[in-house]
Amino acid sequence: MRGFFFIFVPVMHNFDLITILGPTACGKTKLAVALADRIGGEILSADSRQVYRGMDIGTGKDLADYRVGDRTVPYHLIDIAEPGSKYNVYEFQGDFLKAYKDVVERGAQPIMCGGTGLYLESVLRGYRLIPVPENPQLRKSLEGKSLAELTEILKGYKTLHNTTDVDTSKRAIRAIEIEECYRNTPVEAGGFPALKSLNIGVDISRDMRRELISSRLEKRLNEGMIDEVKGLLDRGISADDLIYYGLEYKYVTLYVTGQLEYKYLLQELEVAIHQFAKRQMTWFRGMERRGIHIDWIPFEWSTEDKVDRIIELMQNQ
RNA sequence: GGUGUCAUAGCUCAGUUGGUAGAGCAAAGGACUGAAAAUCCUUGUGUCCCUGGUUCGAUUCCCGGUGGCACCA
Repeated sequence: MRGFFFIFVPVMHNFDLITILGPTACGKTKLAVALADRIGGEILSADSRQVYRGMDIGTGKDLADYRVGDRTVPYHLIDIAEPGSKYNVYEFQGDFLKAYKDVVERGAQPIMCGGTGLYLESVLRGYRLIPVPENPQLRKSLEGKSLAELTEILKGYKTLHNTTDVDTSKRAIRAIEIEECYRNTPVEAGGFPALKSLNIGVDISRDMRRELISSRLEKRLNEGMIDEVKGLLDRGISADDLIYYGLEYKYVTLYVTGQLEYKYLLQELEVAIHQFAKRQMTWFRGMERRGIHIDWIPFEWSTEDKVDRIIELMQNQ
């Protein structure tokens, strides 16, 4: 493997990171792998569902895609959590930084690739996420309070954008614990390094995106997605957890547990994935508004042309 | 062929005692800092099938067409 290093084209640039993003089914992974292969890179995945082991078909892991000839492009942050567990941005940021440092130490080019807007942005804008240990005193003072009361308390700390923070008392208490910790932690603490990143987006039209999503879904169903979900359920992962994971896992679980007829499975799941892709695009536009520059490359271009363009952009700045 | 019935948003349908219309879903836009493939917010969308008649005014009533469905032959 070492013998292949001489074929890498040295690209002089001053970016700490190359980021490849785009909505689901736009071919991010393929592009990232081709780029990594060309410039000696390693891939840092930013995908909130591919972190889970055993969730392969539904998350589109396609680990075979990391193969180029007889070489495998190294990838990180995939298969690092147990299915059923609750991986989150905080853990992601920590895991990302650790993997990032390793890649740099190895003298390779870090390439972040993924479609989870929150995770991408936590790196690109360096969210300040601090470790929050349990606060027994606070927990004691919140003991016995109703969910409504806890919700009111949390509202005193921040505006609530979603209801999942206060799904259960347990979650509400944890959220308050986190906010309380921020309040008592000096601003300087817990920073994330500012990384200069070249951000590449794959620009795919709505119609094309829909077409690819639909054909890919059919393929996944034929490739054993239903068995994958059955297997996860057999391993004791709760249906509720799988439903919370969304999309493929949600709808296939509903089908397998008899809550959804097969004829509606494809129909409803397809709609849900289209809606998800739309939400991803909303996030990316929001990122641009928040000051993150993205160079969009047409989906229609060949992978080689896309890689050429990225290298050109790397050298131009 | 006869009789009845239906025809309204991209889809499924509601409604207008005659004053040109809504709901759900879909779609589009947005929010998002510890489960984010989650969660939540906002917004439209129309020759009311086509002729003609009655009427100040018809998507609504009447005649006739066209198409779907049901029953009878």
